[in-house]
Amino acid sequence: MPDRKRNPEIPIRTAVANEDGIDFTLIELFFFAYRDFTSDPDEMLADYGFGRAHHRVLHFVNRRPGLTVAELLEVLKITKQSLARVLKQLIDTGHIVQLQGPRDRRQRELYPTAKGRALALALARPQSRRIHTALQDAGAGDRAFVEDFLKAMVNPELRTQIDASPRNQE
Amino acid sequence: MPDRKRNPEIPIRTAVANEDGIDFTLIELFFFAYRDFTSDPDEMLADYGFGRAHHRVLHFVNRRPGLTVAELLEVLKITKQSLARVLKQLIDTGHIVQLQGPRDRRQRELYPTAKGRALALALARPQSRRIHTALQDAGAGDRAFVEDFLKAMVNPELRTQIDASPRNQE
DNA sequence: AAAAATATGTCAACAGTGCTGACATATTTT
DNA sequence: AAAATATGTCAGCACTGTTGACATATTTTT
Repeated sequence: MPDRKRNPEIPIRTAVANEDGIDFTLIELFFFAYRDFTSDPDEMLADYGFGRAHHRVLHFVNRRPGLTVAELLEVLKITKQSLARVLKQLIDTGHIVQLQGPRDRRQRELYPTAKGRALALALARPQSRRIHTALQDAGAGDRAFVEDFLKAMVNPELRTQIDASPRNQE
Repeated sequence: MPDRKRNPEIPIRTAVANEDGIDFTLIELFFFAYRDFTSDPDEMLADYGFGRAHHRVLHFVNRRPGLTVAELLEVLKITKQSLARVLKQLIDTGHIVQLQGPRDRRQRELYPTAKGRALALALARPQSRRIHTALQDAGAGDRAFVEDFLKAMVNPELRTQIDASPRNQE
């Protein structure tokens, strides 16, 4: 065994590549892919003084108009204090409006305005284009498989939420 | 047209679903999938007082042992000031060691220690398991297509970097 | 009707990770 | 000898997440 007193830190010079059958290639690709996937809207958001968090809120309010604050927190898995900052900005800038819940007046239903809808579409456009191009560039295989794969990557208990969004069926 | 004086913010009540042929379903799934994909290591890292940034550094140092600080910055696309904080912690905790570059003594080659290798493997394990399970659960389609798709999602000019990592060929 | 629970909002402090700008040191290149 | 390069470091800032505490309005329970 190595002399830890003299060589407390022995450098490992071999690259990790398949130990224990771990798929480092896909792990790494997922990181690169997601980073570039978010880079397009990130740049656009900077012009508005918004960040990625604003994008997420805007996205889900457009996908599920009328969802309550509590529902939005549940989908995003963040705290209300985190949401408050970005939601306030989106309301102040006229991208989102709040309506008092019809049944329960404590609730605040969130809706996009025309401005908010337009921004959501503008942000999604380059992302959708990237996905579409990638599907074409990738070899044999179809969009349905990617959808199934990504859905299977999500924690089972959250897959119900996914189905709460309107389908993209054609 | 609406009276903007009285109704400055008209809520849109229809969900966005396919406007302009935008694939909101995959956009949304990519968000959920990546969030859950990173959640397993995130929890483990908390025990070490580390964050996601530490994971990335550890991953690439294990994938490309001996890479220099400049190369690491290039792969991660962050500034040296951002890297400095997390790299210092990984070195101080004995997960990574620096060796003076053999040709250029200004350079610092980064290597994982046995401890660093072990942690990298431990962090990758649940991620790889999730990918593997998802591939099985997803319908007809194979791993190669997912790899091709993810690679095609990455900015073209960065695909060279990807090939710098050892392949996962079996 | 009063009490408890719920939905939301807000204030304050803090952590992690990114940024820019400025400057220092060692080493290599010109 | 001078300039360029690789790395390190200090300081301050932004964004987005956290916890804890407390306030208000409304609904539900007792």
